[in-house]
Amino acid sequence: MKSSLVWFRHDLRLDDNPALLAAIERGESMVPVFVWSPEEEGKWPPGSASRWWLHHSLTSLRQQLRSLGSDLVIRRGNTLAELQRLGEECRADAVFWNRRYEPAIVERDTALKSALRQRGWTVQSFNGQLLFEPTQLQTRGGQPFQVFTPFWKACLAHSEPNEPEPAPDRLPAPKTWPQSEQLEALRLLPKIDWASGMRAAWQPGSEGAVQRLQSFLEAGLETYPTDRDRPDRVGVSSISPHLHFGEIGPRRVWHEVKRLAVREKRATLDRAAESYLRELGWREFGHHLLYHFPRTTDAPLRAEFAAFPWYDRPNEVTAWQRGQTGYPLVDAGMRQLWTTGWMHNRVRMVVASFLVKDLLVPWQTGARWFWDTLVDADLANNTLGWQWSAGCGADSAPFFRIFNPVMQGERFDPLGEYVRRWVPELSQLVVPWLHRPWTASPAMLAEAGVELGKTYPFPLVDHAEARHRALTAFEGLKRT
DNA sequence: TGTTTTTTACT
DNA sequence: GTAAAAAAC
Repeated sequence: MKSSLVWFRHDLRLDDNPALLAAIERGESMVPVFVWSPEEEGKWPPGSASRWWLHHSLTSLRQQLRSLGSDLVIRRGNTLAELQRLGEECRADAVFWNRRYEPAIVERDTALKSALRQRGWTVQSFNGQLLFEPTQLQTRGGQPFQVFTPFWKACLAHSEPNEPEPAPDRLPAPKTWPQSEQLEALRLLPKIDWASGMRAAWQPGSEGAVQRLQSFLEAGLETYPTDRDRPDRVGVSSISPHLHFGEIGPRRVWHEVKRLAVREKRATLDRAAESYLRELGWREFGHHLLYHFPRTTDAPLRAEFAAFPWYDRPNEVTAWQRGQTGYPLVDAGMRQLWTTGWMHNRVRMVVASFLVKDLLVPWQTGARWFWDTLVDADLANNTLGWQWSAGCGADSAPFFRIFNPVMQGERFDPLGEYVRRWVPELSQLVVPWLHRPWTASPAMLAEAGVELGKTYPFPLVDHAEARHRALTAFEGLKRT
């Protein structure tokens, strides 16, 4: 009896999984496999936080497969070689997978597909990660969209993505299982245990994903349009890492949100659903852009920015990474990132603006740090976000749009609860001085136990001066 | 999903 | 003199 392989990648779930269903429908035994091959991911192999997540997500997937009478075979090394070897070992001549859209992965998968087909394999890939394929949507001129609003209108005008298929209730296992690596042998977990904050914050795996979405739909969706900007509240769904690893698919999110809105028939909920799905649209936009403009992971989409006078400022970058810039909201965000592997999106925009515009550090430096530290590090979203912040990407914030970290703190963390949580050395200060401690009187600082330059740094730069410096640099770019 | 400065409207 | 709106960056 011939067997089929299901090659799991960024689709670590059993529901809404077209590759898995295709393998089952082939009517023969099926072998689920995961291949650890970071060297095939070009300049962007998974970072430290992603590896931590992946370890636990694979544990969860393996457990779910076992509960349905199957298992997960883990291999490492060259993917083509491993799949072929596995094919010989379990007499498989077919492999199914769900597509990824990162440049190095597309290139690898394309080569792999033709190599296996040449050897007589049945090879088929599916869309499990997006609402629409990047080739499905284009402007009237036949070009990829580069502006979000018309892109999203085109998505909404398109026929809806299919309802997701439920997970199968049993999986046809092979008579004998091929050899598998121990998950521990992949060494995805950190050598020194820095992950306690992550364990406390997350439950990797599709069960955690579904729980997060359910509790958001029950308790958070209605207030999403305003609370999504409040890092001091639980105003967002926090499903980004689950979406990245495909523990839940965007089609399921889309349909569950719509179903709830239709069932409840309330205008506020309709608006909230629209607002939330729009963010799913940004994720979609990022993936489509990366597919069409693969070099943007490292180079600005707008070519004139190649001449921008960035500076590498190692000491200032280190201060930024450690949450020691002297701007409380920036530092709170960077410490939340370091501790939990995640940062609220409003704060991501603020810290990115600070690095790129106040410090004039190249956006790629920030993108690298996020790549290593975020549990939701996603090449498409990370690239879009950093190019947006730097003003050099598609539909970007204009370069002169510079966030004022104090004002952002006062507006979006009005009571200072977010800053107090992540920058405890300032916790005795009251707003508005909490957001700008250098303007507090010596008596007030002493009262709060704050000694600037000792217990908390002076501002790394003066924001007003830094803003002018950035605008001047941008003027120079416009003239050339 | 920006901030700052200038202009305008109104008291 | 103040605040809202508009313009500029």
